[in-house]
Parts: sequence; structure tokens; C-alpha cells
Amino acid sequence: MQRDKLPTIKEIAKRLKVSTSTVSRALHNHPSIGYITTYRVHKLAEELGYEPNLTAISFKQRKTYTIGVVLPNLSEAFFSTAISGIEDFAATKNYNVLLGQSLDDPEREKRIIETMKTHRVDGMIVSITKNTDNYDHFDQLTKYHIPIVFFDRIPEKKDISYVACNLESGLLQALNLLIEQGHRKIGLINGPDQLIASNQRKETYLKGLTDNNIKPDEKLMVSSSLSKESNQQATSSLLELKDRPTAIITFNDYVALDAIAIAKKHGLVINKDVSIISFANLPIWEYMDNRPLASIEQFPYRQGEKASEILFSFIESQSSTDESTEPLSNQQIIFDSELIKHL
Amino acid sequence: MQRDKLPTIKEIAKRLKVSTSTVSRALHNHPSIGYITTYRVHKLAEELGYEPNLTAISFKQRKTYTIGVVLPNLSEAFFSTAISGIEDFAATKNYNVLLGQSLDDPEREKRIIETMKTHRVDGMIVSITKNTDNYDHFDQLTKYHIPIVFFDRIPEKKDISYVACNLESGLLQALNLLIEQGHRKIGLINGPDQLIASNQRKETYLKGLTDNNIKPDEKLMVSSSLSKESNQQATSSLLELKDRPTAIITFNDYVALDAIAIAKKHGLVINKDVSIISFANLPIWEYMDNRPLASIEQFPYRQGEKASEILFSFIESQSSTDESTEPLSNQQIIFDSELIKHL
DNA sequence: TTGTAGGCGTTATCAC
DNA sequence: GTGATAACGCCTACAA
Repeated sequence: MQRDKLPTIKEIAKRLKVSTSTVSRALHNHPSIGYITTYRVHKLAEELGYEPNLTAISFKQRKTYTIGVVLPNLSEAFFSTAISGIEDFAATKNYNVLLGQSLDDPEREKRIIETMKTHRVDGMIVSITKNTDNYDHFDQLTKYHIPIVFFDRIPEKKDISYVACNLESGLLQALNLLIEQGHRKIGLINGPDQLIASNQRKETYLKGLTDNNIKPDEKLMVSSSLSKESNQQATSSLLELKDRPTAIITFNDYVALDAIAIAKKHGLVINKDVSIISFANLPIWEYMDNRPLASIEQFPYRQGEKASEILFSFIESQSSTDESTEPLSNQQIIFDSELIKHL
Repeated sequence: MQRDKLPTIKEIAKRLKVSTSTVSRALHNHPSIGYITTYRVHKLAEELGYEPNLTAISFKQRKTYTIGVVLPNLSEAFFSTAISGIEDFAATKNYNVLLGQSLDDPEREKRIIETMKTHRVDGMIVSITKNTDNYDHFDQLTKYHIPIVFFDRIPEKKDISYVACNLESGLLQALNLLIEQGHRKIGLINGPDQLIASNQRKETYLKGLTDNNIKPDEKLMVSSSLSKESNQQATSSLLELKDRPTAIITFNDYVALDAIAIAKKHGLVINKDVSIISFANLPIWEYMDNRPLASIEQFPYRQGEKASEILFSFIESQSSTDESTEPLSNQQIIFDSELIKHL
């Protein structure tokens, strides 16, 4: 009962009184198999409702037709959009996507990577945890020849492939826009110091100001741990300066939400008394009344697509029988962020 | 090079001059294996960095330790939250999650279901497409003894397991709240007629009104295809009635966003001139100035958890060797929605 | 054009 | 306690 056998290649072979290899080849339309045989096999397969057993194929071929995707958090629009891009691309290759959420917990991340490794995924796309500082579990993957493409949150490590977004372009556009509009005191609410993302923002911010002959003011640069309270406090500290900024650039949209709320509490009118520009992760600013002047867009969907594209180039090169081709070298793709104004 | 062999049970056996069966048993701490042997096996396995090959195990055991999850759209907060619940639960069982997005395209849904079937997932959680009207691909799953739990968007079909949310409770609370506040002309912007979800809303709406001795007014009930334009048009049609509603209940938050925008264009003050209540799918109303008075919450995370729980009860009952236990019967769980006021 | 046979890594059923 | 062996479903040299 439990074991009412599903049709297999063997079954078809038996009924047709041919060998399993013939059936296998016929099903793959191997040219060496005669037309009639091929036809009969296909026909019977159809009748029996035969479907190849991928677990057997995976086992035999050492390929699972599955990629693993590990992201910090699916509930962030940035990541859920990215995974759409990944999933779409994988679908075109007839691949499935094994999903894991690290929830920014390095231990959990490690566990996920490991179970995906035992699943023998053909490749992985990973956006690391905020706190990942040990990359051993990633190195382990090379042992299994599992290619990995990092994405957005990438480790500080040489010889890896990744897709990320260059915050510089968008941020410089943002600064230019603000400066054009006459702003001279432009604040920055940055993220935690240990994040690369924070450093990038800070450096570009400094560069953008000095390029425009504005002397950066230490007091205008604050950090937030990205909790709501911290965001609010950072905003307050800026707005309560006796020489308060007339524009603020925030680490991301969530910070912007809190900043906007606090600014309003201070009786300020958004984008009039204080202009806000932030790094995009929300899809619905258009619906909000008090929204940033503009967002620095990072194109998560396209990034996801691109990461998949690179990953599949590895996967496909691996399975190419051509032994002579040398291994593909790592690729680092950096998208330019872009300033999108909210009208 | 390509084939630098990974350590296997066989390798360990050879080195230790024992049989593979001994190694296998030792690794599982089988009681019949001597303490010393067990120890030596574990030690060598560790040294070699042995890791079980799940593809082989899946093949042999007819279990993949993977569940498939098919959702219409990950970029909707409702679903991305739900999948968190599913993923968390699966993780406790050491299961992986194979993800597919149907994007509300029945063809795509069918394809996903099929590839998951060939992957031999141990079970599936599915929220069907808006347009799914053929359930053959689901029936196919029973052939492979793949249990399936439907979730939120469930097919009209007997003998299935599902987890869904009873909209009635929350919607009645919403109506009561509005009526308490003195509203008598309460509009409904519903979704497409063919959706069960729309019918449920409509029926409950009618019931809520009549229970409160308010005679439903056909003109106050409109439908939207859920596109932005359609939402706007539906809202306008309500607001331009000479006897316009003083409160509107919308099909979901996205409709509410459009409705609010249009209401403002009509010069109305939200929740003063016209109160809005909607079915929740957005996480960030708290940041918005013009937000609904309240949302009808459907607890996606908990629903996802519950769906997983049911699914795993099936999965685990299947693998129980006890032949005598009769198959678990289907379960239908219905959560109560709840009205959450936005202060 | 088709068949034979071996093997992928693991577990399970017998034996001993 | 431990070992031999078959089996899971499929693919692929190698033969014929």
C-alpha cells in the first residue's frame, strides 16, 4: 500500500521487452535509438504516467538542479524583491530554489549553509549576516565544488564572486541635488560603524562634500544602531543642533521613516524645513505624504538576476564535459545606484 | 580533479578495515556496535571531514527532507511573513524549504508544482493563484504520497487540508466599531467577484449590517480588479455618490492606499470625513500619516507556522513504520482575524 | 541499433 | 558485534 510502486524505467523496459538502457536513451531522444523504439517508449511512458525520479538522477549525476539562497530577512522588501529576480532566473534554467533566512544570526546562517551543503545544492547565492565574521562555512563549500555568489552584503574577502551595488553614484547624485538646491548643512545618519555599508556611505559623503567645497562638519554625522529608538535619537541629535542641518541623508528607508516622524515632531515640514534623502528599500513611498525628496535606488531585482546569471555560468561550466576549459574566474559586479526623485 | 572524491562511508570502512554497514551503524550510534568501534568511526569521520550525502540518502529512503512552498508573490508582506513562519518551523525539523512563486500565473504554478514533484519534496504548502481553476496538478501529488496543505488562498475542493483565516470575526468587529462611532453609510470596495475572498467579505459585510439593522445599499458595494486604476475608480465611484459613505472597508491595504489617495484628492480628511478600515497586509502603517482607522489582521506568521505543523504531522505519520495506524485525516484550521486599531 | 553490467552512497536484511 | 549483499532508479561505458 505504502509502496505501490511508481513507474520506473525498469518497468517500461520490462513491458516493452527491451533493456533499461534503451528506455533511458529513448526517453532522452538519443539519436542511436530507432525511431519506432523511441516512439513506443515515449508512448508507454506517457500511458504509465512515468516521471523521472530526480532523487535518483541527482544521486547519479551529482547534480541536484537546485540552488540555495540565503538571505538575512525575507520581510525586507529589498530581499524579497531580490529573490524574485533570482527565482525568475532559476526558473528559466529549470532550477529550484532552496531558501534560507539567517535572520542576521550567524549561527543560523552557518546551519543553513551546512544543511544546504548536505543537500548538495549546485550553487549558492548568499547575502551575509550583519555579524558574520567567520567565513569557514563558506570555504567548506569549495570542497564540494559548490560555487557561491555573494550578494549585496558581501564578506571582506579576496577571491570571491559577488554582486553588489555601488552606493557612491547615487549618493553623489543625492549630494549634488541637495547642493544645487542650496543646501550647505547636510546631515548624515549612518548605520553601525562596523558595517562596510556604513563606511562606504561615510567616505562618499565626505568626498561629495569636499568636491563641492563644503567643509564636512563632524557634528552633522551621526550613527544609529538602526533600532527605532536609535534612529529617533540620532535624528533628534541632529535637529537639536543650534546649527541644524537643512537636509539629511539616512542610512536607509527605515531610518528615514523614523527621521521623518521625529522631524515632524520638531514641527518641521519635510522637504521644506528639512529635506530627506535615503537609500531605498521601501516600495511604497509614492503613497506617503511625508516622503523623502528622493531615494537612492539599488535595483534588487536586477541584482538578483545578475547574481543568478553569474552563478549559472559557474554551474554550467562545471558540468561542461570539456576538461580543457579552465575554471571560470571570479566575477565582481557592481551596479551603480541611482537617485530616483519622488515627485 | 573534477572528481576528487569526497569521503564516504566506504572510504572510512576501508581505512578502518570494517564493513560499510558497521560504519553506517556506528555513525548512527546503533546500540549493536561496540563502543570502541563506534568511537573509532566517529573519530575518523571527523578527521576526514565526512559528511553524509543527502542525495544518496534521499534516494534510498525516499525522503528528501525538503518541503515545497508555492506562493503567489513574495513581495507581498503577507506572504513573506508567512514564509518566515514556515521556514522557522521547518528549521526546527531540520527540513529545507524549496520555494516557488507563481506570480498569480496558473501555468507557472503548475510548472512549479511539477518540478517540485520530480524533486520528490516530502510535502507542500501552497497558496493558490487567483486564477487557478484546475486542480489536476495537485491531485497528481497524491500519487506520490506528497501531502499538501493549502494556505490562505485555498481551492474550492473537498477533502483537503488547509489553514486559512476567517475574515468574518475581524470584519464584524470593524463594522461594529464603525457603527458604534455612528457610521451608517459604510462602503465596501471588494475584490474580483470570482475570488472566494471577495464573497466572504461581501457576505459578512451584509450580515454585519443587517445584524445592526442597517439596510445594505447596493450602491455602496463596488468591486475592483485590484489594479491601481481600478482601485481608484472604485473609490471615486463611492465618493462621488450624492449620498457618499462616511466609512469604507477595503479589500486589502493596497486598495486602502489607493482609496486614501483618492479620498484626499476629493478633499476629504481621512478618518474624519471618511473612515477607512482594511484587511492587513502592510507592516508600516504606523509610519503613515493617513492610515486606516484600523486593520483586520490575519496573522500570516502564525498561519504559516500552523500550516507547517499540520504538514509535518502528515510527513511524520507517513514515515512511521507502524502500518496499523490509519492515515491522518485532513485538517481544516481557520484562524480568527482580529481588528487592530491604529492609534 | 540495442543489450550487459557496473556503479553512484547509503541503508537494511540477512547471516555468522 | 560485525560482515556480505542486495537494493533504491538511473546513466553510461563497453560489447555485441
